[in-house]
Amino acid sequence: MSIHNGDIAAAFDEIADLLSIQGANAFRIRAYRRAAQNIRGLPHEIAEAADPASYEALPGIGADLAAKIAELIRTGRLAALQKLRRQVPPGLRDLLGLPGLGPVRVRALATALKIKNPADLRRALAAGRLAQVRGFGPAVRARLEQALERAPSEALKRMPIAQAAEYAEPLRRFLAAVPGVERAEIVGSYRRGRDTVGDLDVLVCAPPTVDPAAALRGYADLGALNAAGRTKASGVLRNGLQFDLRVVGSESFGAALQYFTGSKEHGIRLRQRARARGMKLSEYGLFRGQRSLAGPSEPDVYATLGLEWIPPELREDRGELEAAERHELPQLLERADLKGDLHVHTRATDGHDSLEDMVAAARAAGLTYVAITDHSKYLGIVRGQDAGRLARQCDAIDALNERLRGFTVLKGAEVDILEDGRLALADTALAQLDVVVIAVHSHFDLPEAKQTARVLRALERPHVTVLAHPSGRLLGEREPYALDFERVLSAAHERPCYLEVNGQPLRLDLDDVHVKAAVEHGVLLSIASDAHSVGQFANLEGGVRQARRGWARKGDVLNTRPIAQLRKLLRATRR
DNA sequence: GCCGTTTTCGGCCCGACTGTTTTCAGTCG
Repeated sequence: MSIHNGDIAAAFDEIADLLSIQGANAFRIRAYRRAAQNIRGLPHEIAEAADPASYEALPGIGADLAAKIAELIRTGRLAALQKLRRQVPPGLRDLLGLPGLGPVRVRALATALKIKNPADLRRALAAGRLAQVRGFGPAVRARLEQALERAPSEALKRMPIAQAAEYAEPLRRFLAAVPGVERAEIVGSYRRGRDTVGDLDVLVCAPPTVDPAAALRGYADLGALNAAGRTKASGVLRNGLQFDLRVVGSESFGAALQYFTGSKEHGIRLRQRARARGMKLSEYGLFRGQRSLAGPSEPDVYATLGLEWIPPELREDRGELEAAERHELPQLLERADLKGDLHVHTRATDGHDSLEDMVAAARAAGLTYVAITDHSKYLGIVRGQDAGRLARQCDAIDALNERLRGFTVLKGAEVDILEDGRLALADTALAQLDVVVIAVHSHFDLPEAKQTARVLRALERPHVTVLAHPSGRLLGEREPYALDFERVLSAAHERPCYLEVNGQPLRLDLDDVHVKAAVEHGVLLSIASDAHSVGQFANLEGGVRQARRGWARKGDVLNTRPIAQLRKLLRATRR
């Protein structure tokens, strides 16, 4: 079994949790957490590095953690972690996630009442035994009772960003329209363009005479307003989405925008930087002593710290501060850069709209070409096309192209990768196409070696141009299948072929980390809507956001090329 | 446990709120 970055990060996170329950030095714990976070964001697999000595060059990894990484990769286990697991009952870690329970209170429960897991806690609460423990007043007990009643999965569930947007934008508009409010922005992971959001962070700019939180009571979609001061409130929308509201004056708006956009790690790095320069950064501004150096404008906050303004999508502490310091931030891809879309369905298979309507919608979306990629015939795919129907669709496309001016329809298919790595359509059928998108739609649970061999074998086929939704994940529904992405990336680079960033709200696949890996390997990306109806070209925006989070520039993306250049790049994949 | 525009030792981000307290620890974002 090979060790992935996620495994290493998970091990370090677990060590951090267990150490915190033991009451270890807080900075030591933080070192483990930072290391885990950094490792998760790496665009390459640590285990693939030739030389274990290189681990120490990674940010936040010193001699000790480098040795632990080496041990984990070599043996698949970590003695230090196993020792901790023997010392700390496993259920205690589950308690850490409950509201109001940090390491100190968890430790108090374990020592005072011998509580070892959530079930113990539930019994102790019911028996009224918690009241005798210091730090567990009536309010804390009530919150715990509530939390234990709720299904834990529900409380932790994150919402896909496209879905969150349907609630975020009306909320933002409502607040922006409150008399006296100067600006309202959705910040947090939403502004950073993460694939999912846990809650909405809303920042409002208003003078002290205005009380936006009070105005929120009149918001139709409000479920409940909890803590509601003038400058800080939190609540929940009717659909269950949590939100936090902060209100600041215009003198602080830029600093607050920075602060509440996060990420946490990015913010910490920024405040460290301020401190090292004798300044102090908070949501109220950047100060030297009492003197304010920056505050109203977010770019000024960065500039005063010697940094270029960093686009929110990059603010994950994955090297953006260093790049900003050297003026080497990438010029990120923008939606307007996209000239076409290479993954689109019609009602010939599982789409809702006709070829003509999809083409018209693509034009309306500002594109100049589109590839029609209906499904190949295969088990489980409704009305998939065989070679005969595909040939007739190609004729229809030829005829349509005759009538079109300034727009090109490319002939394509989304072809299933069978369990053994063969494709669901014969090479002869694929030879007539401009774009061959291949994808896994079945047998998601193969072991990693088999799944990887399957995809690699499919990539060997002569007419393949794009590997679609390479991880197969569906947010909140299906985990990525086990795949050695590093090897797929190398194969794609060598072949060459292109990797898709699927913009469907539940896919967003590749994810940000894999996009960055592809960019660094020089593998071009295809930002695709995977539209199944005329409205779904809007998915392209999600794909662009995801690609930006992976540091993609215009030049890193296949479908920013004008049609003539695109055709050249497509031909380069043929064998 | 990491790391150096103050440092190879001694620091390590910031502020608010909550609840439980008699002045603040713990949690949260």
